[in-house]
Amino acid sequence: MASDSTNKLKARLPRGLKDRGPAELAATRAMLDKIREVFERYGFEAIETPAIEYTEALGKFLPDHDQPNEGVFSFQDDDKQWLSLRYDLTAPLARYVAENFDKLPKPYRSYRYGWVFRNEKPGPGRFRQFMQFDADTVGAASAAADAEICMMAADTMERLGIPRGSYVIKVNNRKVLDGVLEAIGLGGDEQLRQRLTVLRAIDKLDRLGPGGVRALLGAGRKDESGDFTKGAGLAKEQIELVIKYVLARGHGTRNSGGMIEMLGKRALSFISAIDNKPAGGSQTDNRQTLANLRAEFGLNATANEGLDELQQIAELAGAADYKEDRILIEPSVVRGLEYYTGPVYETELTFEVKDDEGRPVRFGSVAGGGRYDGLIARFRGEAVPATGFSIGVSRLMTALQHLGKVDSKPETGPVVVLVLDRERIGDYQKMAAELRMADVRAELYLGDSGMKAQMRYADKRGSPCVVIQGSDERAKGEVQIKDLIEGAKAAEAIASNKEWRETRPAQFSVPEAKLVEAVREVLDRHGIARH
RNA sequence: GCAGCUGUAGCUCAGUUGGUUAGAGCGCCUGACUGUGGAUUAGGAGGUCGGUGGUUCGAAUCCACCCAGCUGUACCA
Repeated sequence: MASDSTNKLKARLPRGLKDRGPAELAATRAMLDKIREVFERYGFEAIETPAIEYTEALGKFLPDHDQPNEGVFSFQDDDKQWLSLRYDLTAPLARYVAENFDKLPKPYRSYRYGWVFRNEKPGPGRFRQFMQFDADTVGAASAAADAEICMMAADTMERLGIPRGSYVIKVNNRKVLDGVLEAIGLGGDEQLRQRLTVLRAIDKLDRLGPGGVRALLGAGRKDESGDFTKGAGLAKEQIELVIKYVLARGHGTRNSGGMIEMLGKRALSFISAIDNKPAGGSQTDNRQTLANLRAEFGLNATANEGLDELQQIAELAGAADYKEDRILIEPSVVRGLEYYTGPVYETELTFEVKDDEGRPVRFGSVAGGGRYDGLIARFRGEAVPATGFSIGVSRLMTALQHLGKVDSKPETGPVVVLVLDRERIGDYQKMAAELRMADVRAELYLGDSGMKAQMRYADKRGSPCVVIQGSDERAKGEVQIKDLIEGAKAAEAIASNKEWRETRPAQFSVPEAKLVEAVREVLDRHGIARH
């Protein structure tokens, strides 16, 4: 093949996608195992659905178009039907349940994880392919199902090593939001656009603070880059009522649980700098929050229904001792605008982290979900109550890495059998085979460099030890085993090269027949598991 | 999508008002230290300066467009 350097193919990955190395794979596997453990403890069972669905099953056709939404990776099948890569695991579950409805036990509780795809702008910890881990209860309308999901979310965070107080499950209810919108006179169909704008504004409380939300509810807001976002154009009284709603959380004490209340984001990093202790351990009282909300919006039937559900969730969770430090009613939680019909939940990490350059990193929510009683009805006509939540595995992984909860050191490598005499490669191969038969990960050096390079190779692989047999050992019927982990420790105390070479630290000879036994001893000494 | 900033070796960066064969540290490879990862030491390989076009006698440096990354914002199932 002609190697024309000007025509070389550039090795590159499309934006928003990522390769993952051995350390990250191992960390992900460990994380998935822990999540699975918790979910199964709650009685959820595993299923898996494919990554591709009919676009219509995902419900993502653009209004007034026969093309799917641009945020979704889509293509046409041979028969011209539109297919899409799934962008979450909830819509596929709805399809699965509808398709197998009569076979499944009800309530039906299942979990699943897998890659999902979104064709949108990537950011730190935000990719176009990422992993989610979902659990859902289908066919249970009771608030107990919602409460249990929230409790499980809390357990999962703790199982992953995030201490209580460093995360919080925020709960709200779409019915309450709808009631508030009705109360300010935005109930009608013709005000749909305005309603959405108001909901989006409410959702931004934790980022922009009350001032920013107020601006977005009114004329609009200009951000630091000078970009202007058009607001909802509400009247003053409407705005104040919404702000009242958004800040209705019961303040047992000031600034606990929600530094958010009075702060724009400039203040936020300041507060976290002086008060970096977990913010969730608050006196904020769910009962007080509910009382505040009932006082203001209790006359609205929709809101009241939602408040009843929130109260049940709080009471059920509280009865199991999941208090406000874990499950907190937060009126500003909105979640997606598409399909939630009742309670919504959002898991947030409450600690701050800095990136490599010392800038604070914002993770946003690492898990979320809610009740979607209408989703399965699209397939079946009758409403099927369902509630569930979804963990953003990839984003949570990024967060845990920042928190130092992820083991980022590479796995221990295999034992390497050095090749000193090229004609005797068969003998070396045999040694490697013997080790493998004894459940020891082992490999033959397959390159063609000298001994020094082979040692460096073993070092780089993270090998616990190497097996050496040159002509000297061969003549005596022995092999040398060099313990690289011990050797590295010994190296620190050795300054001269002469000494380094002559002492041959952590190296010993054994008869050929004892090879396996001796290697196993080295592995055991370092606590390295067999395979 | 919109706005701002950034893009020079594998990594972190330097490169003076546009001026010869584009540099450093670390890393990598090879040799020495009489078959051994560290240390020391000698040498070496890596860059059409993100891409394409333009201005100029001359472009890493100036201009335009494109691509990618970061930050904010919008959207987020």
